[in-house]
Amino acid sequence: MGSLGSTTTHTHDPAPSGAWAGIPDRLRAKGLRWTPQRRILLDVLSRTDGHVTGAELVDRCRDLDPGTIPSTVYRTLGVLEDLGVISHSHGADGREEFHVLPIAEHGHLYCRRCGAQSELAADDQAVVAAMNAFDTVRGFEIDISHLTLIGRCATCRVAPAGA
Amino acid sequence: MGSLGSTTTHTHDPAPSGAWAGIPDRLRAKGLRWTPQRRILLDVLSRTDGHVTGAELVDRCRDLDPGTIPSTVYRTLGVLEDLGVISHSHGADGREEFHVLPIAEHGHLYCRRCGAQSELAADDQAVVAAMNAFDTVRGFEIDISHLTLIGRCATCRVAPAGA
DNA sequence: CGGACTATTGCAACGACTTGCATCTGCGTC
DNA sequence: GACGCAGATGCAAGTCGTTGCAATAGTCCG
Repeated sequence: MGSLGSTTTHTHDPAPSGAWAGIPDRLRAKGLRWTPQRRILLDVLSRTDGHVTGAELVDRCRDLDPGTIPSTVYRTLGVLEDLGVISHSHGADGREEFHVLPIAEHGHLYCRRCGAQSELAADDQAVVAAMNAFDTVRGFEIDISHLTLIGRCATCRVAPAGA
Repeated sequence: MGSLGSTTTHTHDPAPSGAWAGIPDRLRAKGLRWTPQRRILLDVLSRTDGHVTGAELVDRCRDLDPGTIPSTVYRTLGVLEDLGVISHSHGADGREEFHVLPIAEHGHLYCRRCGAQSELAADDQAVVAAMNAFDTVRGFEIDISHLTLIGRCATCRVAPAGA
């Protein structure tokens, strides 16, 4: 998934490309600390490109360090979210889902009948219309990356009704 | 909280007005059963008018029957949701929140800064606009009762920025 | 009314996440 | 290089929910 691993000169890339590099200093600048545990989580996140659940991140960290403790991971995720490095939302089942921010912010759409799932880009026509509506009507700014819509997709709406 | 309690003739209303009355039969019609545990949960639900979390329902059931088991409550809630008697969504923290359907379907708006929380009626202007947008653009029908929007409210948007 | 069929229950273990607390360790400082 | 403060960690206990399974008990049928 990331750029590490097998292909060529396994450069061991602990402070990956771009954005990730400055994080230790950003933490220190806020009086926070750069620890081995955080390095591992960042390492995992840096090679993650879609969404991940908290449990999944814990697992992947354990691959790198079997001694990884869940509470540490979850707490660090909170810190990183404050830093603006990641964001989280809740899936259709209410479980946490994390997003790495270099990736465009987006929401999710779940069909409660067929379970289909799709992403909602920030510039999706419907999303823009919805955001504008809430902005205009109530002055509310919707956080897209935390947006999860449940309902019925086009296909299931034409399908014969029933349970 | 419901219609019972203090005001006038405390009618003790175990099979409350209208909708609730037919549930035992509706269950049986589907080959399901009417059990004491279900009666208790329905009793609790019938006098609930806003939202409740699963844990809260378990607690209230325990008030009526200290022997109430959580898994039974959660399973029954699932059955009732299939029946269309209630619906559930996930709050800002991802926890389950149940709604009694005789009450108008609605969504929720949470401000991530001040924590303010408000309801979104199905005929709210912004909601209607958003639903239309998703319907038109993607043919998707949003389930309002499962809609939870996170973002920043008007007040917090004008407030000085910061953490 | 008695019998059988199967939906439900109760229980226990599990998964995801949170929280309190004592201990430890980054990191700026001297 | 040693010192000390406050942030982090590890651990254990706790909460909310889910799931598998054997035992129980509604319902329908004759």
